[in-house]
Amino acid sequence: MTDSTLATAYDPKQAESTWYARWEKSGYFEPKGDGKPFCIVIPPPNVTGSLHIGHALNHTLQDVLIRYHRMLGDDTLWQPGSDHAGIATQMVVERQLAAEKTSRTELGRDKFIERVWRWKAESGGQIAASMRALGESVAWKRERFTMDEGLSAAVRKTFVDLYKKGLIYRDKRLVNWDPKFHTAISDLEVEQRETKGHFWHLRYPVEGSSDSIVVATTRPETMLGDTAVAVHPDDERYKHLVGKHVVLPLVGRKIPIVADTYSDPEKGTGAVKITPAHDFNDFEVGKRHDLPLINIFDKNAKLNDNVPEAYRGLDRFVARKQVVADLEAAGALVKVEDHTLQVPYGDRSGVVIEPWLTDQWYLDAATLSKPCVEAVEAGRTQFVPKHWEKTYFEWMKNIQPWCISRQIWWGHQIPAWFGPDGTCFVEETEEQARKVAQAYYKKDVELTRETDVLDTWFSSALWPFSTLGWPEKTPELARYYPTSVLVTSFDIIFFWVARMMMFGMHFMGEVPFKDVYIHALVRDEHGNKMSKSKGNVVDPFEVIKEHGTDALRFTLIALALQGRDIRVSAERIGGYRAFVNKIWNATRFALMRVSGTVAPLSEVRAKLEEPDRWILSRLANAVSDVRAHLDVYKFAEAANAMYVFMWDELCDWYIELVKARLMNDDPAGAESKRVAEATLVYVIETAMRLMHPVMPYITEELWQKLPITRSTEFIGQQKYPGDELEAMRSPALESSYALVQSAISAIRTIRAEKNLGPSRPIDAIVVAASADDRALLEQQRASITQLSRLQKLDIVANRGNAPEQAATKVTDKLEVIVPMADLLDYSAEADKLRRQIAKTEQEREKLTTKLGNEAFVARAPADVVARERARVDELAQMLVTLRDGLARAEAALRSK
RNA sequence: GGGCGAAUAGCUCAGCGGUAGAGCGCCUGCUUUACACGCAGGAUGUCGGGGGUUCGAAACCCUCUUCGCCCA
Repeated sequence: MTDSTLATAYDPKQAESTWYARWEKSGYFEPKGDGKPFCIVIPPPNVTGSLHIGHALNHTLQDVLIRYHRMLGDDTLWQPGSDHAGIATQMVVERQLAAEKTSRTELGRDKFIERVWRWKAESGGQIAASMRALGESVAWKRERFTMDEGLSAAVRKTFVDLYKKGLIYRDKRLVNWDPKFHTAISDLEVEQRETKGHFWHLRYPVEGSSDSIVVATTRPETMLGDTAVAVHPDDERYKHLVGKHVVLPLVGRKIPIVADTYSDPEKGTGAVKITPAHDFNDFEVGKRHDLPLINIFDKNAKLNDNVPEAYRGLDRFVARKQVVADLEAAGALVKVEDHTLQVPYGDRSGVVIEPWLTDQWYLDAATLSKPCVEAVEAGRTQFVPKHWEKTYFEWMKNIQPWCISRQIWWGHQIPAWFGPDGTCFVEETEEQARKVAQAYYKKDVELTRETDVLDTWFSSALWPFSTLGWPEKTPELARYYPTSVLVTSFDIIFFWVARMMMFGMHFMGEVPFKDVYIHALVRDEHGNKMSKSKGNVVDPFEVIKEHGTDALRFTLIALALQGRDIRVSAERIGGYRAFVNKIWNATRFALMRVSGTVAPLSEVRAKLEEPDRWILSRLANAVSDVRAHLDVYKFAEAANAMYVFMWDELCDWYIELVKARLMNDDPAGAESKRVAEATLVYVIETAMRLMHPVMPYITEELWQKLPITRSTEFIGQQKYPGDELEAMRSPALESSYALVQSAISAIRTIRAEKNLGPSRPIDAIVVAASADDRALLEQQRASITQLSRLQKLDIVANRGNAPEQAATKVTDKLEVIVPMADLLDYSAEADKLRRQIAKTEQEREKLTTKLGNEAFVARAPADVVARERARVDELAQMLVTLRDGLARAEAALRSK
């Protein structure tokens, strides 16, 4: 069936609006069949967010793998979903409440949670819609959310289990307190920012003497909570003061001078004030010397009643100014130095984090991490690229207890109940807790549930098995766990990869994924991290609007080189959009030229002509390249192989080669035409399948238009091209084509250099010294004549009586002569030849020296030496030809 | 302070032991009836500096310089 109605340019909108809904409705994204299981769980995006270009990359990589494996015949499951993003979500809804002049506390916990669910229902669909726009073939019927009942049950079970094993415990320690959100956050959620500050030198008088000691601090307001001064035990300056006391200015408290190696004699004055309740290092010092902890802040980081009345209720930064002023007035401020320091900020709240003493729930990460280190060492999980395992080991081997409790409402409420005396009962249900409590107290008592919720990452860490139904022993769990590969970017190795490993190893006894593919971060064209504040964000959906989904996907894949950040610019995407259009037009050409039914390749196999066999050989090569690259996550290389095949080989050579056959209406050429049609359609059909994982829309659109018999409804259900092409490889034919191509290029170069327009009829003489080469060229006479647009072609052994007035081009194996009666500038011709002679001589010189080196001949592999020898001969032949040409040019010049 | 990575054409980057590559940009010429989102041709590189290993180094090793990023 002829379809010559295709537009001259590809319109992505049209294809994109049709196919996705049909794919999804057909259910082919869902896992099925008895193929090898291949499973990827999507890193659940944050439900408050929208997908940015980094997600687009991350998701496209996964979709390429999933579509590829589905077409290989694997039983693929790509598990979609999102996480509940405790703090971020609560923040969004609280902001809404504030706009309505109400608040979370006014609403109460239950009403508030209800409100969050309502918000989720309204806006949670945005991510799914974006994923559909990107063409992602996820198993929508299995979509999960970390707050779903099933996943919540998994959270409760893991929590109880870990608690009973002593791997989760309650502890009063310093935490990173976020004074804006009033919750603890984990180390990973704290961002250290380099900040210009000061070193304040404060003089503390030694009790009962005129002596004093000067301490240096970056946070003078915390002196109100000092409980010691520490000096290094070996520091001669202070040895006599150890064991004495100082009187804390402004407060009047008597505090000891202790010797502790934490104090660095080189830093500041060598004496350091110790505030155990407000600094992580000081806390440790305090433990060693049994110092009291004086908490001076409330949950807002305002000073509390443990400080002198004058400072109570002051914000920490106001207090700093006040304390410094008062110390100065009291003569206790010695000096102020400029100092650059690291200040901790909450990554979500953006406020300075305060180390604060609270009761929190901790996970014994050190114990859980051990088998995870071993699993990676044993290669049961492999990082790609491999070097990321260093980062993983670094983190896992120095892991700190993980603070898993959060003082917010949106999240999994910790399943712990307290009795009247504070005894804690951790059970999966209140009922069970009540039972246990009853047995403990021997009577009914009032239980109060822990109000804290769990860190969002706690539930995310269960994702690879909770989404498969755990703790139920589902068939899916048995079939797809461990998952095949996790695709993520390096910034999440600690947050997520490590934690999934810990829970996977602990609860499943096996790693959660066999491979971890770490991809690059997407940056802007100048290499800057994208951020809203910088205004350099590339919105994937703007790109899709302008260039289409396939252009965006292909760009991301083509740039996805292992181990490097990628820079995306509108220009670059535009370039690949041209490629998408090229594919469209190549197919458009085929559809315009083929008539009626097209024979399957198998029917014409015996009648294939050289160009047909050549493109099929190149196709076989492209297919095995793409597959080899995809198998080892070399996405950019796979994309490049597609690009080169489609553009440089299919469009630039093959289509040009068969044009004459396709347009020939002479009955004598009918068979040749039929074979060309069959080959062209076969190649395009195979190429569509080859490229479908990267560019799902255009390949589907075009595949549906091809004059073929379709055995499945969609291209994505077809088999990926593979071994069936191997038999079509023909290295001999490929190398003979290289010679043909070099002849054609040489003639085209002459055309271009001599300003002979592309359509002007010319003759050419091709001189080939080798009889074999001449035979090859003779065989491809039609191709050469056609692609160089020749009137007449002579293939000869030596230049003989070729016209003197001619433009020539000498290549490795050939001399190409285009007779030109009058147009030749002999002076320029001679210059050109001299330059080529010089270059050729230089190369020969280098090779002669190399071959003259006995060590080279003796030690280099024989084939390398043979190759170099052959090359020297070739160069010698070229020089003869070139010098001949030069002599003729010079003679012509003289005779003028 | 510890770790990881990068430096190759104007730009963005491949190549990672055997004659320096791609895309974009640039220059020249083309309404060659699939495509100007195109066709043909062309120019452009002491492969960051220095040392070493090797018959042979852009590639491997050492060192220096400069730039990123992560962790303290």
